Amino acid sequence: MTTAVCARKVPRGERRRMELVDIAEQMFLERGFADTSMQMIAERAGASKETLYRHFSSKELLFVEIVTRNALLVSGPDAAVARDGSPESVLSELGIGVLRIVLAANASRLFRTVVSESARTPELGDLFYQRGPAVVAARLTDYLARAAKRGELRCEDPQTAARLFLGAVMSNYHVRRLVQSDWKPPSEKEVRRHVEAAVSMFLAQYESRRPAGRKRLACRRQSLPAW
Amino acid sequence: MTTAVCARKVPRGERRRMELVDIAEQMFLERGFADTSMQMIAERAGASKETLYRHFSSKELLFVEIVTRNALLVSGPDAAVARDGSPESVLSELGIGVLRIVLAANASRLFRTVVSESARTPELGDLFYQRGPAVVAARLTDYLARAAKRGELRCEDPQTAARLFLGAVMSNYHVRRLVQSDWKPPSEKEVRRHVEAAVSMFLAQYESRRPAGRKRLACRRQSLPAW
DNA sequence: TTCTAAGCGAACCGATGGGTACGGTTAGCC
DNA sequence: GGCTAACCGTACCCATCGGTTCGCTTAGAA
Repeated sequence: MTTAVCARKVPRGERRRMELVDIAEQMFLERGFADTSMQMIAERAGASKETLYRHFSSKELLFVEIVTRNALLVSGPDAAVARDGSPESVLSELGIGVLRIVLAANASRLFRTVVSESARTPELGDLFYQRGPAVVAARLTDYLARAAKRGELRCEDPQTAARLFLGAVMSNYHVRRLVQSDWKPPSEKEVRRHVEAAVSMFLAQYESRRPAGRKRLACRRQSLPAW
Repeated sequence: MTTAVCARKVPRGERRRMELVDIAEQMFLERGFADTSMQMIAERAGASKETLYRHFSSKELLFVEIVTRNALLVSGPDAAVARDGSPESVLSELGIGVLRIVLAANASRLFRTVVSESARTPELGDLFYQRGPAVVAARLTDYLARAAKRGELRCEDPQTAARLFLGAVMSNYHVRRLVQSDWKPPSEKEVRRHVEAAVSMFLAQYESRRPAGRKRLACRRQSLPAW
């Protein structure tokens, strides 16, 4: 079976460690940090607490490892930015990607748990922010600066612009997801509609209409029949 | 002393109860819910746990009372909206007010604590959202609708518009405050500058240029001379 | 002054959970 | 086959905490 194949390369200890961290991640995301005991993790993994403690010196360290591993998830949808396409396409693609993640059950659970624990463990919150949201903001800022240099946008302060856009995209969805655990997140359709509105507002301010006046028109026109 | 004066009207039990809830609030905001034990609250109040439990049937109920009392704080800065001034003045006043609260130490601590506990007590998060953020959003939505009716703004979907604006105003400040406990919040100057940028972006999209002006075109035109 | 509700302190209960210790068991390498 | 390190199960230690009980004291109204 696969175990045999894996065993070829990965030593026993390493393998067990990975299994454990997987199980722990699953449970932390499911039930939060405080409500998941080491005993429960060990049980579900078919392990003993001692094994758990041999691999992770404390519950906190275990959680830190999981956060580190997952924070990047938030910075996932940056393919659009990397491609350096037109502002409209880049922004809507990025916006939809970000919003999707913010609304995803797992991500919001992780975020909630990080918030809970960052009071007790400040480095944790910092780590999360630096590896997650900050990365997205930085990449968007870079893109906006490049687009401005190319003359596609007119913005003197790309950092502020990026913050405005990301804020508008997340709007109160983020908060609701965080606080109202039984809130029914918007449909994919609504998400697209919201992001479109955000993009439209952003471009109304920052797009340089120089290159060709019709660009806007096209964009507008296109959104019209859609809804 | 004041005690004598107070005693005149407020019966002993009621007085003690208020003292207790004040102390508890202070401690919950300082150290969070989980890290504050009933014993500690009683001690700092110079009370016994029994007295505490005579007034509040459980720790959770005590916290709920405190959240209820504080959530309205978030909806405080709506005087601007009530006055029905020009969009620009209303938006910037509201924006600054909201952002100030979001950045305030106490409010962000409360929010963090609510997030932590809302996993265990869903009604709590709901309560907070309904009495806090939702109120602000609703009031702004109403204002935008009125302004649109007056012809000052052109927006067909005031709810989305309100969300976009509030999101842009809070941007990532909210999240950072929540997660990076040692983050140094921006200066008053930066706050004003950010809100100004948000207002400008919002108006670029939603301000009605001229009565005759057709939708998008007019709006685009307007942003040109601005920068 | 007297009577009662409110309050105090301290001990107590039951449960939970992080972390450790130990004796027996398995996997994997030589 | 034999050796070692990782592993399992269980029991255990210790601390905390929510919540209760009880005997005694105090405040304040009649």
